[in-house]
Amino acid sequence: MNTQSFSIDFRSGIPVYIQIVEQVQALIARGELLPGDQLPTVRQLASELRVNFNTIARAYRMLDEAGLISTQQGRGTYIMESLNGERSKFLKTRSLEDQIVGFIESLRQQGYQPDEAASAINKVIESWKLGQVSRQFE
Amino acid sequence: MNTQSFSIDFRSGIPVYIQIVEQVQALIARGELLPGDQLPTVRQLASELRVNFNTIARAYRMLDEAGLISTQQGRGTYIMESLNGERSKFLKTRSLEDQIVGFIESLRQQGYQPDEAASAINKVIESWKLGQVSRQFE
Amino acid sequence: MNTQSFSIDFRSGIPVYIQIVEQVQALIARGELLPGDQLPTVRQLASELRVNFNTIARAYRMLDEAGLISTQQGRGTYIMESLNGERSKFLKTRSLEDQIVGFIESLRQQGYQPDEAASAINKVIESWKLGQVSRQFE
Amino acid sequence: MNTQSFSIDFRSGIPVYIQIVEQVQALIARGELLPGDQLPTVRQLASELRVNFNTIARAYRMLDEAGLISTQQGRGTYIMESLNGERSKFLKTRSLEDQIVGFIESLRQQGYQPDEAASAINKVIESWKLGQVSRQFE
DNA sequence: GTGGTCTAGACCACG
DNA sequence: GTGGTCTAGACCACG
Repeated sequence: MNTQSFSIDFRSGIPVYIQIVEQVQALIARGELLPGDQLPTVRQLASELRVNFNTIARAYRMLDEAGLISTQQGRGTYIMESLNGERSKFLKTRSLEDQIVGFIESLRQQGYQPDEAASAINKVIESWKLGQVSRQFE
Repeated sequence: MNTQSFSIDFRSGIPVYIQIVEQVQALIARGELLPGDQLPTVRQLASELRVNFNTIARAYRMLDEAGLISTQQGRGTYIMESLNGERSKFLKTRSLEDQIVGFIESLRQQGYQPDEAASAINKVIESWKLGQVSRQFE
Repeated sequence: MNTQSFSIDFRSGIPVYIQIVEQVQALIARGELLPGDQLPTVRQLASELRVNFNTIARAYRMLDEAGLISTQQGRGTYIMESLNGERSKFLKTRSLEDQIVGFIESLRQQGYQPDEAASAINKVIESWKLGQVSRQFE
Repeated sequence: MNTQSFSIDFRSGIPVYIQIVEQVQALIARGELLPGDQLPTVRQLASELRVNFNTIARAYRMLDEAGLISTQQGRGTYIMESLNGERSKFLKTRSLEDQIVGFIESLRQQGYQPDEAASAINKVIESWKLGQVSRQFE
């Protein structure tokens, strides 16, 4: 994998470790990181991004806890082998549900009503199916 | 206006002042706060919500800077009389649709498929209609 | 809560942050920490235990992610209010299942057979029901 | 002995050398390795398991120090002829029962109830019998 | 006042 | 060589 795939925006206000987590997720989602691939070592990526190694370690730990990568003390860090397997399906579904509950809860908090939310969400998902959500961002 | 219209979730991770800003926006958007209506005073709302005085002050300052409310030294705080053009643009910036597009985009980025997302979201919205999303958190 | 409730064994080889996580869990399980109770602040506990504040922060973050405590930026850290509610039941069940899958997997790894494991486990659970597991440790 | 008797889980978080020590112990305990049997050489096992040479050497050293195996310079490594008294005590130290008592105690400490634990454990053991625990991880 | 992020660097465990 | 833990301390966000 090309280390150039990572880029940190130090002015964004988004914590560096979150930016790294999200970029690894995106690389996996887009198939640029495949099961079994080794990630750059904590210290190597830290030095390339001009960031402290603890910051990278924290990002890798989060990805490990999320079941996306496998950290092997003394050997390195690898993309999970079985990202198609039962277990990873389970983890992905769990994570999806957690995110949705959090998001819906925040809409409820802001005073939106279930029906207006539902219809707005369905519209956006329709665009997604047609490939139009991504277009805005790529 | 009824102070009961506000509810703070201290566990959500969303800063309290942001929650207040968003709720005022939502109340205005839904016509529950009308131009000329007076908001509760900073101290009154702080004590009702059991929140630090500075937190409410910060929320009101943001709403004032955004032109949604008008703070009149010694008289109180009122919803702006003219909520067209500029202001409504701002209101829409943090609108329901924007939040949904951002959320869906992040699901897409993580590699979820429209159909699994849609069905999981619909399940959560069903619970919401039945009053169960909130129950989990209260 | 009494800060004396915590004690760290620096020679045990068990990471300090894990020791703290486990002690908070135990205090909650034994009812010495009740929903709504405030934990000592990160810096306060750090200075009492002669430990770096980052170490405490890491322990608290883990407890927060596990849904046992609620960290409120700028306000402090509290035992979750609704440790009887739906959500916490859900979290506890999830955590139980995760721990069991991990433990059973390790038995399988070591070459034990399902039946010998099952019968040995059932024996220990019987003692537990009779209050005898705890006796060894208290 | 068949080298296939060993299987390493690099994702388990359990150090590889501990996994090997435990598997040799289990094989002896179950009579699949008998006194006098020769173990694979360090280099042979290392290459089969795709593990660092030093890792196997460390595991064998621990087993040797525990008196379970006998390393004979230039001749190979053999299961100890006399596995009574002292040695079997060691074997039992990390025995099935000990691990189970430790695990159940930790569940009790966390406040789980015997019945919920028992039923969750039985579910997982059922999957194990059907070969599904392992599947999730392979 | 309280928690969060990040750094620079020491020392350790595992391979 | 590779990751983990911990420290001491700077600076920031929120209340």
